[in-house]
Amino acid sequence: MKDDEAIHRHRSVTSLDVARAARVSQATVSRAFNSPSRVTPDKRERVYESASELGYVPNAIGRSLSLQSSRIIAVVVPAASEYYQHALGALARHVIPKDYQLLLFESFEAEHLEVVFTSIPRYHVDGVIVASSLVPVVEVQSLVTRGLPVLMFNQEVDSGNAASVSIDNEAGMRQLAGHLVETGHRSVCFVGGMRAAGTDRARYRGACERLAEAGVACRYLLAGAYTYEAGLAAAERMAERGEWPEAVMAASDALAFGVMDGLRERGLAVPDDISVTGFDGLPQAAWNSYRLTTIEQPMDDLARLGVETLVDRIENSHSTAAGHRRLTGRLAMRDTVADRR
Amino acid sequence: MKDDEAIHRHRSVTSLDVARAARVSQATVSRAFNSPSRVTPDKRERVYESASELGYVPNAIGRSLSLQSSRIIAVVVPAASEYYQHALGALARHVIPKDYQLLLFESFEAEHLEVVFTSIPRYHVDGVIVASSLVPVVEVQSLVTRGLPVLMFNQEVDSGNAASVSIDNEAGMRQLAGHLVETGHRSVCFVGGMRAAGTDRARYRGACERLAEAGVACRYLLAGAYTYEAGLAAAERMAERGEWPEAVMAASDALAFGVMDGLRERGLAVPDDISVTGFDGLPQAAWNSYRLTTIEQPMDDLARLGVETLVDRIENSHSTAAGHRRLTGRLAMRDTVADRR
DNA sequence: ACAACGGATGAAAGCGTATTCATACTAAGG
DNA sequence: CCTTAGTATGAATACGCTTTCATCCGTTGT
Repeated sequence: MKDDEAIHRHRSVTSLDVARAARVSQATVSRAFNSPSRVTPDKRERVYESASELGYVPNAIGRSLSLQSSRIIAVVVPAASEYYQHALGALARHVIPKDYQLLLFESFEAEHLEVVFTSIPRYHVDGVIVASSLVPVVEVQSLVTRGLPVLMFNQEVDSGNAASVSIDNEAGMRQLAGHLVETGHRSVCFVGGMRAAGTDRARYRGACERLAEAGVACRYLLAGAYTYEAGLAAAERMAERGEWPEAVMAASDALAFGVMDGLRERGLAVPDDISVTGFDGLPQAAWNSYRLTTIEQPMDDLARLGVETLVDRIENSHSTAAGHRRLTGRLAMRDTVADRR
Repeated sequence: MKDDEAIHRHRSVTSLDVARAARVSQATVSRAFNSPSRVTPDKRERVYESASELGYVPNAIGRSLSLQSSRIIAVVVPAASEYYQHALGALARHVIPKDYQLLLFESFEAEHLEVVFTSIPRYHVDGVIVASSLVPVVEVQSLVTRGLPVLMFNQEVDSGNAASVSIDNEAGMRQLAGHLVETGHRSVCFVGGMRAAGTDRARYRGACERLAEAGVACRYLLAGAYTYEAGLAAAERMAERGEWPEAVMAASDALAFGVMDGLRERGLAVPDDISVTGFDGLPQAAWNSYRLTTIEQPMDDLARLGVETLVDRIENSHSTAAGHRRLTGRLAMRDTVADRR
């Protein structure tokens, strides 16, 4: 029992305490902080002084209840995915200047998803960012009908009223395929992650179309996940089959790393024996051990645009603007595609 | 204007609406959800029915205000760091069964940190997890004196009243150093990330001590960050100097990857010419291109223990239990240390 | 000099929930 | 049959904040 500065879990300092200390009304304290111009300088000063003496910080919960808005955005993300971890980081940074906070919802286990989506509305968040490729549209729809602004990150589905932001997956893959065609590749194996993912389909389509234009064969090999291990397994599957394509187009960088290492493990050289391409532009793609030719997602721009779009929807509720915004990825030509002409 | 199911931003369904529909009082609705046994079955049923008809979900904000507790935990994390991204994912998973949510606070820019720490108390979170190596103790202290349960993740500082969870960094490095000694290495270069980080010092100390015991020289090279690029640069610095140690001990896996690639870039073979060790056990350490010998952090156990400790502090406010909890890392011997005997 | 106006301020209402308190009622015990 | 204990319930209150409303000033314009 030393002094009053001791730990005091309950009963924190409220605006009323400040009001009493500054000999003004509680309303004035509120005004002093939210619209200082509406309070005479002397009282304002008194309020600030008392506030800092007492260590007052406005209670966001009370504020939210009163304002009917929490300045919190829920973000649904599979925390185990490399790509989405980067996305989350970028979103977190871009949300700061807009003065929102992110409330995290892990989305890895599919059967847990329903719980997640029913608990989001509880928090009366101002908006929701769904950054996850395996979220069923119907769940999202339930939020939209509740009147919640929703942003789909990295998904092209233009389900009902949700805004969405992604790069043009089809065009990206097309570009990559074009590069392969131009460098003289005559057979390609596309390694997909999950058939259900919208991005997977779009990317495969892009590859197929461009390849078909050039009369190049393209078969689809399902890896089952967007992971290094799945890529490794895919390479193994190709080995079992015994016939190697001239190029492997992986649906994501993570897969591509696995494929590359699987190939090398079997004595195949990349790109001399087999070319490999990725998709996403993870930091590791630039590492010396891979130097992966891939499509780089402009993560920062994507996050900025996403946050802007969502915040716009939140703050101007009539703004139906811009259902789907699409950025274009950048073809990063590195060292995993050989010139076979 | 189709029907009433249209989007209705404001004025969501409240317990009072349910009460009216079920012809009971608001108090009864609250009781029906929070202590069902205190409500007769027939009314309870009526309440549930009306609730699901109206699509009622309890408002967590109102609840928090009333309960003086939000079931939200703030987590301060540098979203750009690979290691902390994994930590975040693990924490997110372990917080679910305890029925808490994570409110994210990005901590990358140092001068932004003060804003972060003053805004945390606003949200009246029930606890705070600081997962970041460069957070000044004084900031944390301000939370602790406010009576907020704080958990330091991956930091050994036992500042005042904050609980903390980490692996035994010193012992880990010691083990790694021992392995190097046993395999006959006679000179070592320790590549550190940031001098200010507590983990850096502990790891360096562990290496030094064990190496000194065996009479092996150990010099410290500062990379400046815990990143691949910094590791690459460190290798460059070693090249400029022109004399190569028999082994490089990097303070983190990320650094080690950079060092390895930097070495290879210069025609040096790992481990034949130079051995390399890491620390943390990132997924990439197991990738074929690196197969890095490192200390694996039991991330899952760490997160579980951390969450348990914090939740215990939250729910039994008297529980002064367990200032600092330490787990031991596992030495993962892979292929980056040669036997030089 | 007086009406009209505008700015500063306090009182009070409301946001959605949990909970205390008082009340009506049921069941049990004598 | 009356008392007592116990239970189900509604009314009312508190949580901390913002904002409207009403009041009281001092100013300006005529």
